[in-house]
Amino acid sequence: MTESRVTEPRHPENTLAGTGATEAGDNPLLLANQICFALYSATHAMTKAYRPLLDDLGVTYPQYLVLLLLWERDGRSVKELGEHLSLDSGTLTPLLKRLEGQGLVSRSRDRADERSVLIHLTVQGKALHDKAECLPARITEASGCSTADLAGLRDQILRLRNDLTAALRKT
Amino acid sequence: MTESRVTEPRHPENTLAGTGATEAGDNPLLLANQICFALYSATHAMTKAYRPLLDDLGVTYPQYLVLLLLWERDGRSVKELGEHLSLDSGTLTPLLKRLEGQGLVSRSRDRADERSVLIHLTVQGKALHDKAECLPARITEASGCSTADLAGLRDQILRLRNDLTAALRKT
DNA sequence: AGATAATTTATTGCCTACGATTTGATTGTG
DNA sequence: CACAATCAAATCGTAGGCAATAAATTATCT
Repeated sequence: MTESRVTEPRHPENTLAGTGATEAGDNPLLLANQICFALYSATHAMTKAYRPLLDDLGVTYPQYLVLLLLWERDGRSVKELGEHLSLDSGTLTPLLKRLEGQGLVSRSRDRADERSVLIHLTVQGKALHDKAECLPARITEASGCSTADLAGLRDQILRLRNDLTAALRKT
Repeated sequence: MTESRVTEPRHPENTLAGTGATEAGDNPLLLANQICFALYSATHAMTKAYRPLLDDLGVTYPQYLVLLLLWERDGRSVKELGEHLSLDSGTLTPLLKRLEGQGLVSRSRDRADERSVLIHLTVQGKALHDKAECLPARITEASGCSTADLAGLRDQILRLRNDLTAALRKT
């Protein structure tokens, strides 16, 4: 690597710097101007930040989200997990089977309603809770933001999500 | 639908309402408290909002992002597209082949550097730009927010992404 | 009660996403 | 010139994600 300095930015920053508010700042079709892309790429960055931490736990990011719910309250149905995560059974069923294969959860029919499948943490699944406790702090640290700032941003993002979901329901 | 009223909330809102700032508001492992989940679910809601609009164009969401980049500047390499979208060739190659199969782009080796594959819009690919022009406005409308609010939120999210990416680079 | 309609649940098939490896082209060095 | 190192795409295996479909339960009607 002799002169890889001025070649090209490794990762185009998509900041609004440059151009001094020419036409570019107004063009709604510009990738950098779209909030959908901001969410899309921030989610990817977040997933990447979590990956090495989750590798230690031996689970993927969506699997971690399921475990978070079960640590809050055990013995939920597939349906209920799907409502909280906005995922349907087509996504959850294979995911839960993998968690079952790792010995972290058990899947069993609800005897009161044979249509439902109930998910319970195993002893190992419960034990993983302790190892996961530090993750949010690690991510907050990596973000370089205060917890208050992150909480504010989180609430704005959730509000946007709720508005979008509500608008979709009306359609 | 006789008495399906008080059964259960259709979509748990993950707002911070309830509990009146008991222990729950502080527990960093609570799903609702995690900004990663806010991003994750907002991205999904956004994708869902775009889907019917993109169905009219006949493309998926990531395909749309690629087209946005090409509409800004045509004839980019796979590598360059991947840098902007944080995607590698393993994702882009099949995606671009599908776009090629739909007659929206062409793929050809760069004659100056045969390692690179250049992606060019076809006539139809360029024509699609006009039909896509209205999409961002439709989404803004659905979000119920002002463009200024959305721009502010977008910049905060991009800042978070940049901080996370920078932190990852150091590791 | 028995038959049919409506709702809900879980499973299939296709696309996106990523890590790891492979192949071919280019650049750097002795 | 030859060799090694580097780089870009493509390929393969695994996993997440969603639309459409199939299976099962519940509700309704005669």
